[in-house]
Order: sequence, then C-alpha cells, then structure tokens
Amino acid sequence: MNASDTTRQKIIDAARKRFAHYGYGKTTMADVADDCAMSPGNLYRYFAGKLDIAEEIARAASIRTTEELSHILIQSDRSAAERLHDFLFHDLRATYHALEKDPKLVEMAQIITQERPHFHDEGLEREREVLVRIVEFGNISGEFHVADPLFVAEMIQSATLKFSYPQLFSSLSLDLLERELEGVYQIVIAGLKAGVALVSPPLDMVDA
Amino acid sequence: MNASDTTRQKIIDAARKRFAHYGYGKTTMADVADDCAMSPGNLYRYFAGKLDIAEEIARAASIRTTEELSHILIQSDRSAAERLHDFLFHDLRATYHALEKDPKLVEMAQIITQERPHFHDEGLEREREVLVRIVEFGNISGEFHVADPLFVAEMIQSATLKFSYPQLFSSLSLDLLERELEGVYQIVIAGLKAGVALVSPPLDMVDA
DNA sequence: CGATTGAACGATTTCGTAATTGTTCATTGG
DNA sequence: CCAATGAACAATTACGAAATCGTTCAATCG
Repeated sequence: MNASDTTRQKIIDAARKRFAHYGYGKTTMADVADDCAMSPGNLYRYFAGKLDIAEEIARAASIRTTEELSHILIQSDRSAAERLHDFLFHDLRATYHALEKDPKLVEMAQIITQERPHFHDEGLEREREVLVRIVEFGNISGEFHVADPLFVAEMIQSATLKFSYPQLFSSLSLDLLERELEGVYQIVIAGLKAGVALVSPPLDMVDA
Repeated sequence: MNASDTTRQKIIDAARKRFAHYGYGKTTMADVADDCAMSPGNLYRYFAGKLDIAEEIARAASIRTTEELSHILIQSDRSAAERLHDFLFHDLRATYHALEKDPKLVEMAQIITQERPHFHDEGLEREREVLVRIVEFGNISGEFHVADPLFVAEMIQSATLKFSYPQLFSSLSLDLLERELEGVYQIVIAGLKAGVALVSPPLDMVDA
C-alpha cells in the first residue's frame, strides 16, 4: 500500500465516522478534510466527489459481506440446500444488523441508490457469483436439477429482492422477515430440487 | 344507489380525471368541487380528505383488477399451473398498462403508499384470496402438494413483490419484467408441484 | 332537517434571498 | 514533479414572507 492509498483510506475512515455519527447530509467536505488534517480541495485528488466517498464506503461493506458469504462455499459439511439457506439468512442479517447498528447509514444508502441506480446492481452481481456457485454445487451433488444456474441465481435474487432493500423492510422486525424468508426459501428449494428446466431466454434487444 | 352515492361517485370521477390529467399535487379541492358544481366544503361531507378520494380511486382500480383475476378461478380448461401463470402475468400487465396509460397516476400511487402504508396491504389481501383458491385448486387437482395454501400464497406474493411495486420496476420494460416473472414463476411452480410441507409458523408476538 | 355554502383558520407550498457547501483551479511547497 | 492549498465559483440548502391550499364550521338554503 503506497502513500496515496493510505491517504485515500484515511479519507474513507474519517468520512465513515462522520456519516455514521452525523449522517451524510450533515457531514461537509470541510469536516472530512479537517479530520484528515488537509484542505477540502485535496479530497478531490482522491475522490471525484462526496457521493463517491459514500459509494466507496458502501462498496467496501458490500465486498466484506460477499466475502463472508463466499465462506459458505467451502463449508464441506453443508448440503447445497443448507448453503442456500445460510446465504439468504446471512445476507439478510448482515444488512439488518449493519443498519440497526448505524441507523444514520440508512440515509447514505438511500441517497446512493437514488443518485446512482446502477450501484445496487453491482453488489447484486457480486453476490450472484457466489449464488451461482452454490446452485452449481447443488447440481453436482445431485440435490438440484437446474439447467441454467446463472439464470436461476438471478431469479432467486429477484424473489428475495424484498430482503435486500432496507427501504422495503425497515418497518418489519427481523423475526417477521426471517419467517417470510424461510417461506420463500422453502418454495425455492423445493423448486430447485424438483428441477428447473428453464433457460434464460435470448434477448433480441438488450436495452431498457 | 341513492343520491348520496351518486354525489360521491361524481366526486370520484371528477377527481380521477383531474389526477390523471394534471397530477395529484396540481389538483386542488376547489378544482374538484368546481367540476362537481359544488363548494369545496361540501366535499368533506363525502370524504374525510383529499387523500381519501385518491384512496377510493386506487381501491376501485384494485377491486376491478381482483375481479378480473377472479375470472381465472372459473376457467375450467386451465390447469392450476396455468391459472397461477395467468394470475401473475395478468396482474403485472394490468398495473403496467394502467400506469403507462396514465403516467400521472404514478405520483398518486406513490403518495398513497407513502402516507398510508397499510393501504397496499389491503390490495394484497384482496388478491391473496384468489391466489389461495388457485393453490387449493392445485391441491385438489393433484398438481400441487401444499400443506398451508394461505401461507404459500403469502410467500408467492413476497417472491413477486418486485412486480407489484411500480416504483421498483418503473425503469424496466415490460418485456424484461415478463422474462423475469417467467423465471420466478418456473421456480415457484416447480416448488409447488414437488410439494411444500412448510406450515406458517406460530407467531408468539404479533406486533411489528 | 339534511344538504350545501363560503368565509375563516391552520397547514403547506412557493418564492426570493442569504448563507452554506460542493467543486474547481491557479498557485505554493517540499 | 507530485502533493497540497485556499480563494473563487457554482450549486445547493436554509430560511422567512407571501401566497396557496386543505380543512373546519357557523350560517344558509331548499
């Protein structure tokens, strides 16, 4: 890690503390610069803007969660069904507890998804790689019978979308959410075990 | 239908036209009153407030859609799987086309779900009754093997939540949405046919 | 007496302005 | 030459006043 990287990291750390304590809106670039003992202008040598610092913080958290999820892939004592269960519930609990610990970060997450709609997709894509591996493992172990693991992974994410958007479940208790996720999981698992022949249909137009 | 009901309906019709043409925010109670050839104050003999008129408009649309969906129950030539398919796709298309026809109504829908979080649940409950009947039919016909149809209906709604919140799919084309719904449907159907033994777990605390 | 009115009231929105803040860049420092 | 500065600029926000709007209610009408 060179000097430039440590400065960059120092900025991220200072900003995260500010965002968590006072919120994204109430934190000024001058605040962050002060905490780093530098001038506001210098922040722009390391980040294109304030929102990009927030993105980087959120991205780091997403990557950390995905790394935790990827540990599921090497739990040799767990079945594919159990791995999918671990995946879905760990994901829900991670985001739930993170936002429970630092409620101020909800504001940051909302602003990011509002200003940068593509950002959430990036995290979904990251997690999907793990999900695909779980589904493929299920095929190999003989538990699942899935023709197109990537497409099925997309569909699992679609069916559990409710549990990855804090804005949607913020009013529900963790107990209630887990009860509901358990139900969706049961249906999905039954489907994967029975076999899903569906293959991702070709897209003539790839816009939208 | 007595005089009071026709006056009430006249207000609803006038308001819907205004909301669809100019939007909820740009429509004043005075506007609606004028269209009905009455004074603003008199509107409050028929509705508790402006938002309640909007609710009534949305409720009527929801009831109409549910009635359309209930026709699926008497299509004797269709299997349970086909009925579920009809249900999900008709629902998606109905809301998609309704908001495509009157884009201004998106604003109204957003304000209602924001100010009256419970309202959306009411519509979900209405549709769930039909969904339960489809699942029960599948059990009877031998296609499905579901222990708790009501709970499974709830889970199907949870898994297809993405397709009932216009705010979530407004950026996606109908083609893309249908492709995704088809995928979720395939997994769900495979699950229902294989059998879902899960029963709604008892809730010790019924708050949240 | 039920239905309706319209003025009055309180809440919300609008709008112009001042202050704050995000961002840029010519300049400075090591 | 790379890192950093801080004044200048542009964009956004904060704020108070004026206007608009949702809502209420005593008075009126048929």
